[in-house]
Amino acid sequence: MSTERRKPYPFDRIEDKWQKYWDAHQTFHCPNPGEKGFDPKKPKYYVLDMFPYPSGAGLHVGHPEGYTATDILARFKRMCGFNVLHPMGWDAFGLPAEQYAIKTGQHPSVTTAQNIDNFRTQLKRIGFAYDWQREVNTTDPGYFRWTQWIFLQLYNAWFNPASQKAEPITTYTGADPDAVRLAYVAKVAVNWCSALGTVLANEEVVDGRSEVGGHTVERRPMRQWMLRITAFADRLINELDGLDWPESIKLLQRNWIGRSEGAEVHFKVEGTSHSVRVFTTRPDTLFGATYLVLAPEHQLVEEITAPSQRDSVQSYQAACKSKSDLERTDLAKEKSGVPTGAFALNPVNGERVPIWIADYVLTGYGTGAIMAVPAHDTRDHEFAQKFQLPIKQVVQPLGDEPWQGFTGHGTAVHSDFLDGQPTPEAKRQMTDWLEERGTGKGTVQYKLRDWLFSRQRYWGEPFPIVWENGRHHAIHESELPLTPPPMEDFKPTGTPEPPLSKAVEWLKYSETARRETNTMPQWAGSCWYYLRYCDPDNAGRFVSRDAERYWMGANDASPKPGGVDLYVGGTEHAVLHLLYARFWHKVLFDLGHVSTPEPFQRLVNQGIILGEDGQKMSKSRGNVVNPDEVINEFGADAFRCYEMFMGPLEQMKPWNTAGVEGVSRFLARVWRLVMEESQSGEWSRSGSLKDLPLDKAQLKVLHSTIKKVTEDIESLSFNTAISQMMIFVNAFTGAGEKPVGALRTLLQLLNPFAPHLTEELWQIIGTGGCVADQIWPTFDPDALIEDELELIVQINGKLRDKLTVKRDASSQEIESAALASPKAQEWTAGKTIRKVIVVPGKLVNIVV
RNA sequence: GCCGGUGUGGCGAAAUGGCAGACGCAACGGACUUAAAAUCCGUUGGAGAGCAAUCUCCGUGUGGGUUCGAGUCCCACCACCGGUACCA
Repeated sequence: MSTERRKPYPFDRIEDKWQKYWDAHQTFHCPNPGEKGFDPKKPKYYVLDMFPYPSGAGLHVGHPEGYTATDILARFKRMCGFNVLHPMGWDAFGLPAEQYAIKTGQHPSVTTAQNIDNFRTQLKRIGFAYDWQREVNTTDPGYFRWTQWIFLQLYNAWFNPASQKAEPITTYTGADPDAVRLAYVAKVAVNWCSALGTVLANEEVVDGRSEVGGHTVERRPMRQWMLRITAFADRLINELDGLDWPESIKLLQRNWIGRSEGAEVHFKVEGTSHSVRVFTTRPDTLFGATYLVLAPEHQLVEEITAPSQRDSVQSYQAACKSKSDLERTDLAKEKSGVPTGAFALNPVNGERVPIWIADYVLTGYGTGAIMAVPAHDTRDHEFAQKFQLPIKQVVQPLGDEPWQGFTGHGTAVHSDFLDGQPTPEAKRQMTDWLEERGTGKGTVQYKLRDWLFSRQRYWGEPFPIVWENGRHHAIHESELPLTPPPMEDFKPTGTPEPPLSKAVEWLKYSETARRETNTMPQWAGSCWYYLRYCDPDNAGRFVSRDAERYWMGANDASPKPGGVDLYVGGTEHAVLHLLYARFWHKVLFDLGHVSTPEPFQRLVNQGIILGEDGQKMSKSRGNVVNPDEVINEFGADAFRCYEMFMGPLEQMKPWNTAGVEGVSRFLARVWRLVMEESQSGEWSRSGSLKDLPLDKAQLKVLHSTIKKVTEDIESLSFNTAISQMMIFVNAFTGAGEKPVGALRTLLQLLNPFAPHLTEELWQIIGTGGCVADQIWPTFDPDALIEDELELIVQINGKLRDKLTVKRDASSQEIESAALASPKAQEWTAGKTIRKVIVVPGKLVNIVV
């Protein structure tokens, strides 16, 4: 005997049935231009999900939130007559698979394949209308050969500052092309994680620990592959303007790139031929510079340190070096530093200022040296107070704030030729003054660093690079894909030597050349997958020109950059993935390989789903909701609808199982509008369905539902679209005889949300074919107009009465009717009516 | 610290400057049933008045402002969440 509770409608049977049907008929396959079945008359719509990393844990309820939103839009656009590209794939290279492999001894390709199968099965159970013929997998040699090919494009290109574009390296006329390539090798201080046996990008380090696993990370100089993303910093900022992205995400990217305008100022070191270059955003405060600070790692420290200070400088340097990044941030509050004993000369007034070293100056930003203006910089102020360095006012605040520690804009004072100038003007004048004398110049600095692109891992794309006589060169395109060697032992070596260095045979490219042993980071494959979906099986090009132009092109004659029409995913990719992908896309665009300057026209972030306790879902809290269990109990349609009904897509919101039940009840009511159950529990077409004309009230409900659902899907307000359909169902549930025509329309409107249920019911009461293939209904504005309107009557803005008037009543008629209403009489008795405001169709406000 | 977001019933939430709380959950009452589940029909922001239908007052984080009218616009503040952090 089954303890399973009775299902409100037989979703288990029908969902499986329609999933098989869609698979067998390839209902959602959309051919490319030129292919059989392609309809060139239709406009295109490219709706994209952030593809998942197929982890061993399987899908969680966060994934299907965004996926359901895009699925509804894809199905809707399809019914509206678009050619819809709606694909799914796997971002399958990466650290977790490799670590799992090391733990279990199973090859990562095996576990990856298993995880992908599991994810695919789970996604299919939710009934997504993906074109599965376009599935991509970043670990497939047919895919990553093109990831490697794109790397070669980067390697063989440089950024021409004159054209502000990437160009083939052959247009570079300088002596050393290796110095300007977009992919280059550099010895840089990197985040080395010995526990993971790899270096990490800055973005992968959180609070001095690895984002994956939380292991400690130390800075080490190592030879690494870098991508010159900084060359594109300005374009990556400026070209955000044309994108339909949330402003908050644009801001996040702008802040990450961190552009600041300022000036470089040269300070001569007294008694030497050296000079210290500093970067400042406030050249107007140069007269207030009372000391200089170099980063402890600064190259000049060694040469300028006075003999008397040598010991203290060296021990301070050593102390800094041993501090991990974690400690450095922890100790951020307390300033520390030591004087070098050297002095510099302020170029603007010849004043002698001491040179210090301190770890609050970072080696990686600007010039690694600053001029300290303690009066008008919080950090310098703190430092100067601690070490009793002079504090000299040079800016007068406009208000009555104290000048000490004032960092805002004001008027220059005690600054000779700048006196009386407002800050922006003073900046300009000082920069000009410096440039005229050759002791400085206006410059721009960015927080963005070049992208550290190599990893010491096995489970990633090998570089298409070989080393010969200490120099690197690219292998030929025809040698791609370069597959990783089959290895039994792919454990980290425990040293910075990558695991591939153990593949002796594979390493040997020729008698004199050895292969590069680093691999690419996980970001590589996800930087261009949206392009591969356009033409996933192309063996001759990463994407055909025609397919790229069609799917990625701008819609009609709009001035927008074009690209993917809608991209939905989590905020966690706001900077990294979205910045990297834009960078690659711009390189491909400059080199003529793609037709648009930006990859993603419209971006929407789904909010995260919290556990039932309102806390972030996590295994340790035990509040994780498993989609499979929800689907087993309530069905995929209820799961989809609930995820959309919870609240606005972009908002963070807690899961509530009782809410799923409510949505499930709604779907069951739809089912019972069409079906009735016999004594023996068999479902059949309801006898109360009739071919009836609708009465006025029903017409109004029907057409306002069409209107609202259509508009709400366009604006991604799925929660209110579902509410409206509930109102429809509530209105028709009471009817004794049910008009079948109106129910057909409901099935069409509901289809993108609950595709299985609606297909099944369409088979019973529809007009043939699939609902998914029907044309989206349009509403009749006349059906929404009532003969009589109910207006509200306000006295001084407070609701006092209601009034029913003819639709075409004039303002005068409405006004006199309102004044005559008993309530208005009562409230205005004995008072002078000062004003009457009539808003036609809405209200009358009487002011007394 | 800085940047961003959010504050509305018991809960998830709705509301082009115009009836605050649609829709759903939960709760309560009723119908059906031997009973329960399911289903269907109702009630449900708070306080007060009335036998009653109904009426009055209060109410969208706090305090001001604009307006005939503010959850919505403006100013100041508070709380929570997220991001970021010595970026000169």
